[in-house]
Amino acid sequence: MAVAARRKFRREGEERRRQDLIEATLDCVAENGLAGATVRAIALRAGVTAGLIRHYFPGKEDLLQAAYATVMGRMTELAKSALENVERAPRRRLAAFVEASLVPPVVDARSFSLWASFIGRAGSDAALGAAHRAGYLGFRDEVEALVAEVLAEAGGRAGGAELRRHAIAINAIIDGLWIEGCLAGDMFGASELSEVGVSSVETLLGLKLREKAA
Amino acid sequence: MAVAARRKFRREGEERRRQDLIEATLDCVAENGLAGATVRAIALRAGVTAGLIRHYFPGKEDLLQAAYATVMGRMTELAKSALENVERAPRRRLAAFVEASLVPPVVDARSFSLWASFIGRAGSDAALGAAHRAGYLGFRDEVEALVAEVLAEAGGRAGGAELRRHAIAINAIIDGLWIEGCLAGDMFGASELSEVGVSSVETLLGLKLREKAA
DNA sequence: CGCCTTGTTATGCAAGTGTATAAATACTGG
DNA sequence: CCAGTATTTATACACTTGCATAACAAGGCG
Repeated sequence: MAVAARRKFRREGEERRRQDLIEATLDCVAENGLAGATVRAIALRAGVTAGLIRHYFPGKEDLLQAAYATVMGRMTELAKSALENVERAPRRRLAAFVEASLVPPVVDARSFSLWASFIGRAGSDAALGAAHRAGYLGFRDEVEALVAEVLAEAGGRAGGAELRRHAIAINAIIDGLWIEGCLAGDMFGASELSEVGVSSVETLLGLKLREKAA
Repeated sequence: MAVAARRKFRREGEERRRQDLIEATLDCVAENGLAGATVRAIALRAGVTAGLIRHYFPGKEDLLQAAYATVMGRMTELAKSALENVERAPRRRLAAFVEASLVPPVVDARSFSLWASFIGRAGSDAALGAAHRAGYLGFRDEVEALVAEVLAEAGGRAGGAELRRHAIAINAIIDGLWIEGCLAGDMFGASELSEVGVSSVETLLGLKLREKAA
């Protein structure tokens, strides 16, 4: 006869709840774009009620921002983690970074959907714009550092201008291939994009990044 | 003492009104993302009242779709038009295409904002997805055709696989540089990106695309 | 001029939005 | 085992959204 039994719930740790909410937000955005990320949809997915969101975030905007930061951080982290389990020879490191950026899980339709959705509003929303810029420059700097190592090792007196040009081009080719893979992954072989990526970088630098097991 | 004078208006031609509404929609999307493209905001910008939209489009969704098609068409048209006013030497044509894709008005924050906003929903909206795919493949095929001409002229027995790899890489570098330019145009010199683009393509192909005025 | 078509405005509505607030319950320390 | 706290639910509210409909007037035709 309980007319409207109040919902049972568990108290989760603060960090856990925040993370769950962010994850739910990402799911919603990936599936239906930013328009699909309503507080109610997010809460439903996170298994809580809408009001709880405002208990952990000052407003929905802040949740979106945190979610975006998570996406960017996760992607660069993925690419960087490819560096840690590899020999410290600069060329190998660069090759590993490029390859890791061009195969799953970095190349992934969901990730792209998230990226595109957020970046679409990064132009008009100052907070999202700042989050984007930070993440983007992080990736860009990583590329530049790796290229610098390679050029230094190659001995050539690599002027700053030369380094800059190479970094811009290599960064561009990674981005471009990443987009191609995410948007039309079915048009490429499993390792085709990473192969094109690494060998293109080799050509651009005029160096071999991986020894041939000749 | 007219309590609430009814607004004066003019009857415009059907095609003119449709185009005005589409243009207003693009302005709204570019400025505030898809979220900013409400029927009222669009109507305000178009200088009409909201109800009129439904007189020309079955629903808001149809208006958005028409607007997206307009964007895609306009961009490919811009890139192709760079080919028509140039000599027919294949290398020059490829160079012109690459360069045109990497300077304004193709490189433009507004265009990028539109592209990103729409593509963010191209994943979940079937109609927008199809429209995008068509436009994207159109660009991609254009690149491949140009590269094919260049390779053919260079004489080398360019196998299909070789052509494919080159097209993928060159397309990627154009896309990547385009994004870099749109997102952070202020970080690059006026012609820096197009310079990097053309010379990178030259390196990738192992050919000079432009004669030096030595 | 006066009517008639239809492009256009004005108004209204139900659904959905983010947010504010109060009530309730799960856990913690005693 | 009991009180206190703060996480969580529930409800309400003001506002916006897309859409429907009715009133209106602009321009063409007799």
